[in-house]
Amino acid sequence: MPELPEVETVRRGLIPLLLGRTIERIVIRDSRLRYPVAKRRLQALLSGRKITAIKRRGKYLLISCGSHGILLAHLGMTGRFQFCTPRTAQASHTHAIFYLSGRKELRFVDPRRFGMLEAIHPEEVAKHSLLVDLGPEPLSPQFDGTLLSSVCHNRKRPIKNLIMDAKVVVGVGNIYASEALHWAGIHPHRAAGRLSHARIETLVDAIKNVLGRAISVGGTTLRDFSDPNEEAGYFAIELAVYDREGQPCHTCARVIKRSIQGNRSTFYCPACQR
DNA sequence: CGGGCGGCCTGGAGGC
DNA sequence: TGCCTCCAGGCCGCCC
Repeated sequence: MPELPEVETVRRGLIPLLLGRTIERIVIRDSRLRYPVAKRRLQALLSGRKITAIKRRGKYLLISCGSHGILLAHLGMTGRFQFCTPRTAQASHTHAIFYLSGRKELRFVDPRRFGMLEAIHPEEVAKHSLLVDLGPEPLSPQFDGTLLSSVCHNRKRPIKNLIMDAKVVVGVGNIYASEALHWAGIHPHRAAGRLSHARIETLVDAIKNVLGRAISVGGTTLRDFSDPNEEAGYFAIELAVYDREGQPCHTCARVIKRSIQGNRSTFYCPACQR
C-alpha cells in the first residue's frame, strides 16, 4: 500500500488522535505478521504508557511512549491503523487492538500481513537491524545531487531500481519512482552510472517535488489506502504515468508504456524519458 | 559483493 | 454464478 507520502499522511493523522492518550491494554488477535509479533514484549514496554510523540523513518512509524518504549510499525502493502471506539464493528484481518484512555481504540488491520509491529527501547532505535542501514530521508537536505551522484557512480543498475533501494534513499516506492523519473525525463531502465550530474540533480528535485506534492494532498489512493480518519488521498488524479499504460502522455501524447523491472511494473513515456 | 528475484499473504478484477 | 489466472503500493534473504 503505502509509500512515504502515505505513511507521512498516516503519521500526521494519528498525532491529534493519539498524543496524550494512555495505552491501557494490548490484545494481539493474530501474531502472524511479517515477523511474529512479540506480544509480551509489546505489553511489557507499552501498556500503561502515555503516547508522547509519533515519528517516521522511511516507511516505518515510531509511536513513542517517552523513555519507556516505542511501537515500531510498518504497514507493508495493505496495513492500516484504524482509530475508533469499542463499539465500532471489527474489520476482518484486525490483528492488534490497542485500548486507549478515553474509551478509544487503535486497531491494526492488514489483510496480506506484510506489515509489522514491534516494541523497542528508545535507545535501540539507532542500531535496530531494520533501521540501521536505511539511507537518508528524501526530503532532507542530506539527500542532494552530490550524494546521489556518488551512489550512481559506475553503477550498471537501472536508475529506477537504485532509487527504490532503501539503502540509497528511503520511502521511494514503485509509484513515486515511476513518477519522479517521468518528471525528470529519465528512462527507468537507464544505467545509473550513465547519467550526467545535471540530470541527477534534476532527478533529486523531481523526487522531492513529487513526494512533497503527494504529502500535501494526503497521499495516493489507488486501491485501499486511506488515512486513520478514513479520508482518501487525492494524488492518484495527478499521476502522470503510473497505472496509465496505453494512455496518452500529458506532455507529448505518446502512449505510456509498461515494462517489468525487478518483478515490478514500471510505467514511462518512451518519448519524454531518455 | 552487487543486484536480481523468489517468496511471504490475501483479495479483487477480469476472462471464460 | 463460479473457477481460474493474474496482479497489487514492500522488503528480507537467497543465490548467481
